[in-house]
Amino acid sequence: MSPERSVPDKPSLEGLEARWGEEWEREGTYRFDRTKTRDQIYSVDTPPPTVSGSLHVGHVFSFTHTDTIVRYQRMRGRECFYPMGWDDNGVPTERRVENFYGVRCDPSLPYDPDFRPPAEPPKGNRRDDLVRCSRRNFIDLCFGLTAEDEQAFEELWRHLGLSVDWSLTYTTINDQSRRASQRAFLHNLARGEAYQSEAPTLWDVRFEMAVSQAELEDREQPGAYHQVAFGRDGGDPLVIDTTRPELIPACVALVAHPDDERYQPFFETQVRTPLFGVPVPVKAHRLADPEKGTGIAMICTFGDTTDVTWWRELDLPVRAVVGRNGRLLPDAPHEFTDEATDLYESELAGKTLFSAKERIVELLGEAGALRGEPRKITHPVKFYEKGDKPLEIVTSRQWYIRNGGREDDLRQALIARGKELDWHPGYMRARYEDWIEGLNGDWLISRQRYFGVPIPVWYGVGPDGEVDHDTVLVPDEDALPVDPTSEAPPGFDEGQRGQPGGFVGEADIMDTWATSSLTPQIVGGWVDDDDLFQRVFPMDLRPQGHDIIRTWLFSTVVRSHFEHDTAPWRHAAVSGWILDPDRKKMSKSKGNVVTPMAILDQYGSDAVRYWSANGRPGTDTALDEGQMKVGRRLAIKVLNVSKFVLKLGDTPPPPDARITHPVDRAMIARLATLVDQATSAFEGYDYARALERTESFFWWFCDDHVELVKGRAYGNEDAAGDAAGSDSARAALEEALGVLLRLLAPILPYATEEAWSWWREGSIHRAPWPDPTEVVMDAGDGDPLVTEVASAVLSEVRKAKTEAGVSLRADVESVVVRDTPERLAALARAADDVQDAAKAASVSTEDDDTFSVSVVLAPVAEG
RNA sequence: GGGCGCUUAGCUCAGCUGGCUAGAGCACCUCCCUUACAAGGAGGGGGUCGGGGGUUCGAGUCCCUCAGCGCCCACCA
Repeated sequence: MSPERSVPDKPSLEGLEARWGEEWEREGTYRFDRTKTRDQIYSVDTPPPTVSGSLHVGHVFSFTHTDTIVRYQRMRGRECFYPMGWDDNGVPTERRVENFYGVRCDPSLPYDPDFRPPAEPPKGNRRDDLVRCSRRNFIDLCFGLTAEDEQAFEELWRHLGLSVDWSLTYTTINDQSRRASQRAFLHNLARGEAYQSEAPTLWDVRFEMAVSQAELEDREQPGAYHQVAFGRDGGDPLVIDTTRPELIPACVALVAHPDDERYQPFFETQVRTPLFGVPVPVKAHRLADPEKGTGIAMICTFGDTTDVTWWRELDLPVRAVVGRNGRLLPDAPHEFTDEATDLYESELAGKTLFSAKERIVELLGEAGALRGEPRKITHPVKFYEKGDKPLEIVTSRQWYIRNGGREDDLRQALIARGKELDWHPGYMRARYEDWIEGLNGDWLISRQRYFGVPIPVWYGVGPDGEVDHDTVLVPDEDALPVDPTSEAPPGFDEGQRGQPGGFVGEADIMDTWATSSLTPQIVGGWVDDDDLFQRVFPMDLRPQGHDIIRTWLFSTVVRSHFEHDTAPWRHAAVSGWILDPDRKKMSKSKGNVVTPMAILDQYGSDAVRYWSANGRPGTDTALDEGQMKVGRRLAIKVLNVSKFVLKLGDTPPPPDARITHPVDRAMIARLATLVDQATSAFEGYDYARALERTESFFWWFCDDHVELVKGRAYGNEDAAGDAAGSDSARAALEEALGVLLRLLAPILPYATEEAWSWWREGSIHRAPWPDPTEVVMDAGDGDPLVTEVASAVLSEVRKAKTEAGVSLRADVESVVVRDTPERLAALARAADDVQDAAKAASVSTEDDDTFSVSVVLAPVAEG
């Protein structure tokens, strides 16, 4: 303890963020000490926010939760490995660059060292208006823009007071990430966990790329049922119901349920598709629902995932008409007659699916194949979560990583990994298990995009000049990261690219989750710093939102299971969402997004953190500026009560001052209980409960305890204010203040650090967390009943004064307390303090079963 | 259709393993410039703890059931 005290006359929250932010940086308060051993370290697999715009209040909310946990662990003496990452890799960045600069990547263009994006992005959102540039130019723009964004993000996080070690920052596109990502992929490939396959896949026609199951979302879309007749030689037509008449040229069969008596006579007979006259069989399959539409459906290649199942299980041919750009293919399927081909190519080829549908409905009408009017409906349609056009299904060669979607053994093993984690809150594990149970395929990781980690393989080119995808060429691990589109594989040179007997590079990049599923490895030094990796992995904590359990959390477990045969962390803390005050999910399109810097400036970081920490783990929470006001009031109170306690008397209480007075000892006993509760709450990752307990004690401490002992602490003559009584009061106040500041430090890092700095050496954030046994040793045998009854009496006196409309300072002639003998005995031990705090001339007691207090105010002196 | 969560004061929410007249903050009303704090402080009104049933000496708290809300997943001809 420093004898020097500098307590300001008028404490203020203004400017604390800037001042302490600089001080913490200068002192390296949050710098990770890598000489510590694994058991001394607490490591965090921080979620890297997507750098494609701005952080929102939801980020502030959840990152604050993690920060409170980390700060607690640090005060418990753990060395915290708390890095920050930026997820700049992937589609969101590409789309932001396209919009920001008005450019798009055209991989066929050569690199132009003098390329400049247009001064003004083109108006509107037509992709054809975007200026085309080479892949390398495009990637340069991605790097440039993300670097700017990342700087702004860091400023916000520093202002919020995240206790991150900023020297540990990574990005998901940097060399370290690309090396880790490619290395892990190569290991997966070598062990047979990664494989390529040519198959129908979900396809986004806007981005022209494949997407995985984890990236899907349903959106309600308008549509219409059309009843369409399929002609039958020598009989009545069969009528199907479809929402996608534009796929009739892709029809390969009709299907009904095997038990459906209406259609049983037609199974394995042929019908003809309307307009095109292609003969297709009628099939039976259990997935056909007799209740839907007319009970018989057309199977197209491919309208939806059920089509894919039918196509596979019924062994049907492919008759594709949808191109990768979302337009109908220029050429009609081979099986079409000349007449059908003419019709297709003159009326439909090249049309978007939307206009093809309009035209084909007209044609069906003219041909008399349409029964009745289309019936409008709205129905859920699958979208890529970041896309704006419905997904189509096209056949393509893609890379996959096994994830249990096809193998029960692996599925069970991954569920078991989930059970190794402590989930906060516990019920979040169900979402993880549900997701795994519902997987219907392996993880599709290849993306036909540019700004991401390349899939690090090449393929051999045969003597005939044909690419042989079965001949997979891989790089040496120490050559990573590689770009197969600009570097040659081992044993080849660039001149052999695309040549017979040479090679071609894989042009696809990996799904962004294929890289971010390796964040523990990336930041932990897996590729080039094994010493660090051994100290931090498996990590202690993965904090994240519940919306990405199926993506980020799950994929990280998959990679760690394969690579390290372990769960990647011990704890998973799952945060809720921020809702706007109407309890709608916040979103930019609704215009209800509040910018974080504005509220941090308005209320102060501690206040916003207070609001965040009030959100229970995993619970969706409404944005509530009222709570920020409360937080601000709490932070100001922390400063004021600290000032009061530290400025009592001209000199600090003597170091050997004993806490002797029953009121002080009672307070300390309650404090010990509080420390116990706050500690076990934090141990259970329940920062909100820790805060609630501490806050509640804190206000009682300020409102009741301080008022009770104030007179004695001042050394007032009429308050039995001998030196020992005063020393006891002041020593207890200082002890409690020191404990309370530390209990609040994880939530309110600025106000507590400020107050701590007035009388203590070093940062509060490196000070030891209060130890309940230590507090008990000081005065833990105090009787809480003493202060409980005293508080109750004081409260009654205040009530009497308030109701009489007089000042709380007003003199009281007499106070009569009626209560049980036990409670009156406790009160007697606090009599001097109660009398002084009440400004009462006398306090007397009477035995009674129920507690009551009579207050007689002194006559008000005139003047 | 399956899973999970929620339903406590006008609003936002605490009430952990069942235990004294159900709490906090905001909002509302009243009073008080008191030497820590007026961008304060002290008090007050306001709740059949979603409905019903059960276990128990005792249920907001445990069990069953119904209803509503939300999220996740499946289906989506």
